[in-house]
Amino acid sequence: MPGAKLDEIDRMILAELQADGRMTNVELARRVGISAPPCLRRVRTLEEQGYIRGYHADVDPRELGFDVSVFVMVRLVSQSEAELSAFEARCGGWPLVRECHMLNGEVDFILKCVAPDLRSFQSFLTGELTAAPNVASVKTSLVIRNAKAEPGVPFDVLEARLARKA
Amino acid sequence: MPGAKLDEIDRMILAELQADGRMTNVELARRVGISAPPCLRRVRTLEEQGYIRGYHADVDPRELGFDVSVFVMVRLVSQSEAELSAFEARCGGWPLVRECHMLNGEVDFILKCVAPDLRSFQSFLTGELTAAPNVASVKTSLVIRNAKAEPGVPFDVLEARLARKA
DNA sequence: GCGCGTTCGCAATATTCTTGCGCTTGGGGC
DNA sequence: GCCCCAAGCGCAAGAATATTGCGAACGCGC
Repeated sequence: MPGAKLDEIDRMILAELQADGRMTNVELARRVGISAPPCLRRVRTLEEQGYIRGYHADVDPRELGFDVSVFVMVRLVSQSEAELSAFEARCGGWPLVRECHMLNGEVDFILKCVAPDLRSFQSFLTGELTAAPNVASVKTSLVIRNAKAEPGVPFDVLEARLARKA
Repeated sequence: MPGAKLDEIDRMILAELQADGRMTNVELARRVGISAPPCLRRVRTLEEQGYIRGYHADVDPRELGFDVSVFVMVRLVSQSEAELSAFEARCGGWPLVRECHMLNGEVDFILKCVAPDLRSFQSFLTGELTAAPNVASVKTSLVIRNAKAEPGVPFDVLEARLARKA
């Protein structure tokens, strides 16, 4: 199913909606060079086929008082599937954990966390994360600044043709 | 300016728009319990004041043929501001690099990358990244799977009151 | 050469967005 | 305690947008 067939217009639509997810359909149609109705139909199709997973407002964590971002490298004691899932589930319940990726190599998980300040992060760290069962070791790195953030710099859909599909 | 005053309704708006950025204003107003016009005015204010940085379609990289995600830890030779900026600028020019965060500690940068397959990632790695000036060492970790992704699991705006502001 | 399916654009209707306006509510100052 | 002011709400109307149905053009295979 994935990577069926996207023409140039579909790719432009994805790029535009990635840059501005609230763009009006009329404006979108104008930019990709077709009229509104077929444009809307294409968008619906892209949504149904899973190319577009959803739309989200990009809320600034700092404005809400989340001033620190931290990457956390976690090693577990056991890497059995049950334990891996258990850890993921635990992450799902921690509001400070915004992303949770399972990795290969020596580190089992990398987490991206946010917190109002260092103190509350450290309290989370010692009170929750390192205290959780099966956690062997934890290494943290404060984010000083970020040059490229996810939503602001959408990955280049127009280059996606380079990614050949079966 | 940050963290001025958000009431309960503002927080609900942020939470709803984070979950579904294309929600109609009428629907949004219904959910937060006010009528459409004041709801739209609140949204506009939140945008102007920077609480909402933008809206973005969440495009599935896999559907587009980007099957591998990789975290890359980068150390530089020199950490002078000029060199740091130069590296950030270089990252900005690499389409495979979707995020670039400067860290404290031994590692200078962590990058989140996507690629169509391992081969093209490794070609990027050896041909571009490690070949770039001032790059001392590079360590990569493949993402096996992710339990919590950024847009799917918005951080909990309703808990944001815990983040006290000046 | 001729259907056949796909996708387009046009037109019409339904829904939403957007602005102006009057009203209620809550909080000082006197 | 009373008045006044500011902030925020809802209502209503006009403008813009979304959405559906339909006929026409294009490309493809037979």
